Amino acid sequence: MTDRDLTQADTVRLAIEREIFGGQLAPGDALEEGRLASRFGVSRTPVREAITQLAQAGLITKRAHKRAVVAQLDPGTMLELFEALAELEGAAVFLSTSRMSEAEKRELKDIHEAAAKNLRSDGDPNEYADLGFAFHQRLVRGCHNTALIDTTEWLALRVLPYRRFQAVAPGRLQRNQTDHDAIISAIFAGDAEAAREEIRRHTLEQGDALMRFIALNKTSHADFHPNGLIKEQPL
Amino acid sequence: MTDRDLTQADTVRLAIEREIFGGQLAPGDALEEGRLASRFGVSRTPVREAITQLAQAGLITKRAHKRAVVAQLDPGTMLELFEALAELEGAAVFLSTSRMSEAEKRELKDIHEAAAKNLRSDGDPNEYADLGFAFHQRLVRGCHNTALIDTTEWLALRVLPYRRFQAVAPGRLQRNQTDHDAIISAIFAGDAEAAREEIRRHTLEQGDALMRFIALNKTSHADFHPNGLIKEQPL
DNA sequence: TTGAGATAACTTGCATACACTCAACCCATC
DNA sequence: GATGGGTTGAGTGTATGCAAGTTATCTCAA
Repeated sequence: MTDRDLTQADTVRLAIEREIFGGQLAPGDALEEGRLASRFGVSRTPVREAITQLAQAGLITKRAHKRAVVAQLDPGTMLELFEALAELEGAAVFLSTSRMSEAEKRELKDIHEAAAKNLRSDGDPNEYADLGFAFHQRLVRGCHNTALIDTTEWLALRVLPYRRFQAVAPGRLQRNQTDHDAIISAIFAGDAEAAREEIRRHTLEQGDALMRFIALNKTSHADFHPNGLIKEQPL
Repeated sequence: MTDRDLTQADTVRLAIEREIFGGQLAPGDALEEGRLASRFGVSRTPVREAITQLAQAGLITKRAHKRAVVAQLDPGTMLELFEALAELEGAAVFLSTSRMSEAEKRELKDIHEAAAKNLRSDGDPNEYADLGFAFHQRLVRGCHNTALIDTTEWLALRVLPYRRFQAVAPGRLQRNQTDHDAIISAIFAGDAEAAREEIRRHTLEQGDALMRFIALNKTSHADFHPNGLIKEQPL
């Protein structure tokens, strides 16, 4: 919708997005137009516009005459999101298997092997997380269908503020790597149906693991706050 | 986002949506804030808000300092949309097969049989189209995953302004009914994988048929206008 | 002390005014 | 006749003011 020539509304929207994904704004936090306006040094008008866009994107919830609130995901909704994401990634990978170029497959394998190396050498977990993100992204983009890619990545974005916790579960990383192994194998074998099943199961289990982790560590609402959690459970 | 207590922005948005889906506003038509404002008897502010929401939903495209335009789908994008939709519907139906209640299956079958009856008796094609829409909707909603349902229906909405032409292709209706037959059979047999494949193929072919129809009938840009087409090719 | 109703403070929704952008047009220049 | 730079007008982006709705506080009776 906007590329070059960013309007102030766009700037504000991007800033708020970053804060949501970064965890500075936690699910449930209220967004008040006036404060945001003075914080960003603009009037309420572009702030309202940004909020409207974010609400439409599902990142925040808004009802008439009430304050906008960063979207709160109850466990049920979160499970649904992961299930939907699993299906979408499955669909994308199903297509990717036959559509990825040799170069794309090569790149995917490179990422996968870099992640393996990181894991063996006990490298930076944040780097591993980034590699995992890149892996999924290449996988999905391999389907070469912009509509499907956008839809999938949009869903992935919605659970991203929560997804950052998953790596803390013990043994999760190794399991993650094994799953990716299986996906790579299926793709290189040209078995689209197997690739679909592998990534479906993989993403579903990610969701389950995350849910369990949150359930186990949930003592008060504050624990849901990304920053709080990160501090309590450093990688 | 809003339910009771509609704000003016909501009213305007709904009105524009209706005009797009109804064909009064065709892909490519420009939306000028000032005119819309005076047409609806409100100021530009709520109109802008409505346009922002519609742009975020992908129904219209908007770039900074330029007029908003009803989203124009080039053939390539449209094919991609149909392919993505086919995959999403496939995923949803895959889940629906094991999740639909007996009552839901019953309802689905009722709709299907009503459509068959309409077809046999040469009934109102618009009614048949509505039944087809309801059929797909029940099918998708049977998966009981709100995220997946919303995503799928959102995609379906994007191609809806174009989809209305498909029924005009000769023999298309009968083929449609046969496809639905196969889907119903797979679901009642509990064969999720078969149900997925049936609806995937079905929706893909709908897209193909639509593309062919548009390509055949496209002599000038005006033919793209829903109203124009409807007039030229009465059902 | 507690709870319901009134009231004040705050926040959102909308209208209006103005600034800025962009495209088309015009006219001078080559 | 083609080209380029200013000009103008239509249209969008933003600021601000006000009305209406919501939330918090306070008051007073039970």
